[in-house]
Amino acid sequence: MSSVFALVDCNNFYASCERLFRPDLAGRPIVVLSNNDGCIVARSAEAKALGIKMGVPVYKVERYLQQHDVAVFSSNYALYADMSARVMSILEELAPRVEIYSIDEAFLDLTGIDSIQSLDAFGTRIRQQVGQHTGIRVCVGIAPSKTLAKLANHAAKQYPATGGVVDLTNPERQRRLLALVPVSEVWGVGRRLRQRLETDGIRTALDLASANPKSIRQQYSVILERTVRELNGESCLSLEEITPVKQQIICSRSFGQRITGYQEMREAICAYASRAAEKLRQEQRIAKRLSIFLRTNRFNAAEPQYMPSPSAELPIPTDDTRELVATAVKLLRACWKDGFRYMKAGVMLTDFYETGTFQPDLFNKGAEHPRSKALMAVMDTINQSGHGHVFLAGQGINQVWKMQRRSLSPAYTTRWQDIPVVK
DNA sequence: TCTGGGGTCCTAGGACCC
DNA sequence: TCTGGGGTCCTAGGACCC
Repeated sequence: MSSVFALVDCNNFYASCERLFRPDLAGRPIVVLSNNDGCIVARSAEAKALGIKMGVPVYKVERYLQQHDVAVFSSNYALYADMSARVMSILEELAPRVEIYSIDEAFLDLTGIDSIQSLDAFGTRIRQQVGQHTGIRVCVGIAPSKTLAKLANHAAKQYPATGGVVDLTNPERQRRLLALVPVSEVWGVGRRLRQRLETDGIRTALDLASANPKSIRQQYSVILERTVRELNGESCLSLEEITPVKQQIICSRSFGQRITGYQEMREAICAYASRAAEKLRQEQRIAKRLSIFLRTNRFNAAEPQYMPSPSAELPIPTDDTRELVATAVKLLRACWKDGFRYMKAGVMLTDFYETGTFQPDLFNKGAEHPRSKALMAVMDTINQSGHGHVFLAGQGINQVWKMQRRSLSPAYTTRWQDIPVVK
């Protein structure tokens, strides 16, 4: 039996989440900003119609946003993550196998379902169920490979006449769509590849699908070869239901304002290392390598630049906040230089082992903190309960470097005092 | 004044080994 | 005149994704 995938993708997800709890914004353009209110990362249909581009820095379009009465929101990740979980749980009820691909997308395995009902009808049912239970609109693309399902979804979004569902299992229909789509819309083709492909005369998705896979592999990469095969309906990417274990954990932020002093930087590094340690414990892993990095503003050519990224191996892999923070601070002390205006910093953990499986060498036994595990568990429990927040003093209390979120909406669905009240 | 954050995979090249 | 070959491991960098 040949495989059938569906890609379900939420429409303008972040902007839609904001509008769910603000019915007064119906018909008004909405944009959502990145962390630190830096650039635009999501737009409602109305905002797109105004020609506002994805990824533009806010300061470049500030006037324009005001002129057109655009509602502007800081990223409210807690809200989006919670709405996402609701959408995904509905998909999991409808399809036997689901791969949650990102916060607003999921692949479904529909293999064999067409013997029970038409794929189109199934897609419509998904839209209807998700819409009814969450208020979020989705589009559905259906095809024999993930890459084609992505393109089908793109078509469902672009052409309203499709009713938000495109079944691309028919090869002739595939060819017709591929001819219409520029090659840059194909999953896996970014800016660089697009440039190279176009100079080679490959402009549409159909041009790429018609290329010889072998020579694409020689001239480009194995990845693009796979894309060519996928575009021809040969499924090379399987559904991955089980989230793969993380290979690295990064915690980094741009600062709300430039940092020039060691003390503030130390606070920030402590905070990021603590957060990274928390994520590591959630993954049930211990890490053997920790790196930090500092960044000045590379966009400002007039400013002196300094971007160190030292890294250290831990004597024994650990998930203990105190050990990770201490290592991060040691690295910071060694690479810190006065006289720069730092814009961003981060902490990265790599080289993971499953908790409890690492074999320490003979000379290191006993190096582990005896009550470490219990203490970390207590910290995590308190911090996840919503009743309080415990942290190491090193990360500071004022945090003048904290990111800006001037237009943050309430945590409607995840904090008791923010629940909307109906009067 | 002002430009996100968090990931993955692949490849090339150097170090090192026999 | 001539300067092996094959393998592994690690890291850095590039490209992509949302």
